[in-house]
Amino acid sequence: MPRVNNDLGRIIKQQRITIPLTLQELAATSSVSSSHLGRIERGERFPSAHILRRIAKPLGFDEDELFTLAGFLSPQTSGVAEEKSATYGNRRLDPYVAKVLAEESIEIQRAVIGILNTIKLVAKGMSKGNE
Amino acid sequence: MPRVNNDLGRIIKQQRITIPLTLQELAATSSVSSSHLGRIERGERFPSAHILRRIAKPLGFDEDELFTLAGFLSPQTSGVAEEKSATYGNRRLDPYVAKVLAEESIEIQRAVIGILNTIKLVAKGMSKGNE
DNA sequence: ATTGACATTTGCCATTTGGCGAATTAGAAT
DNA sequence: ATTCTAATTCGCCAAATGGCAAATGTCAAT
Repeated sequence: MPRVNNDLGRIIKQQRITIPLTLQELAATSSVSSSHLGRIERGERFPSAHILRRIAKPLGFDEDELFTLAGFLSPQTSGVAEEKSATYGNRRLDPYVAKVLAEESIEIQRAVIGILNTIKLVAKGMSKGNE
Repeated sequence: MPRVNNDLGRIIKQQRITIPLTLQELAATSSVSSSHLGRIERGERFPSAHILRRIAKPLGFDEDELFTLAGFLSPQTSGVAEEKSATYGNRRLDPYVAKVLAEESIEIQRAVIGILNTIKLVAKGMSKGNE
């Protein structure tokens, strides 16, 4: 049995105990077998993202909260869920561009992206030839 | 060869091509083997959270963004481009399209629209000649 | 102490993940 | 077409995941 330093398991168990729930009850509400849950709590198994997602709400965690605790998300990323209006990453999508594109079907929209990619590919080839 | 509906793989590949990167280059910067990355892209494997996390930044995704796309987080939890694009007129702007385009400068975005208009003009002329 | 009812842990196994190296395919440059 | 090179896919394998059922542990109430 991997003797790794196990924070996640202790946190999960702590939360389960304080609710309080038994492993079987948590298993019932989360659709994860109690044996697997037990092994996760004592650090013998590491939960996949699917499993984490299933047990988050029954334990009263926000999804991103558990993911952060599991080390899947870095702390700063989560808990924001705000502003987000038109910014993707740092850049913005020009409102006029958005409006015009939105009038096309999804297929056309995707095709446009395809064309853009092709152009960039060609451009790359040209710059490669220059070096 | 699971014939599952594979959005994630296509999105990842699309993003990789757009950057552009080869599988091997992405493998180098993400520390995930190229063969595994390839299988993920064509839906033969499903990436674990660890893998997803490793490839997020090299691909220019926010961590929670990729997790949401993978179905590990529900859309509302994270700050991803999701139906935040709402409706322009009656139609919607595909979130993925919006995201890709937003990574380009405003000039490029406008140029893309220009190309689209040109194509539509050409198409119109062709159909006119047929009638 | 013994029984009974639950809760937890363990043994075992099927399935999946992910890496390495070989084979195949795709692109360039003759 | 041919050859050379880089990129992708395939075959195989070790390790990990997660479920089921049996074993073990815990704790009341006899």
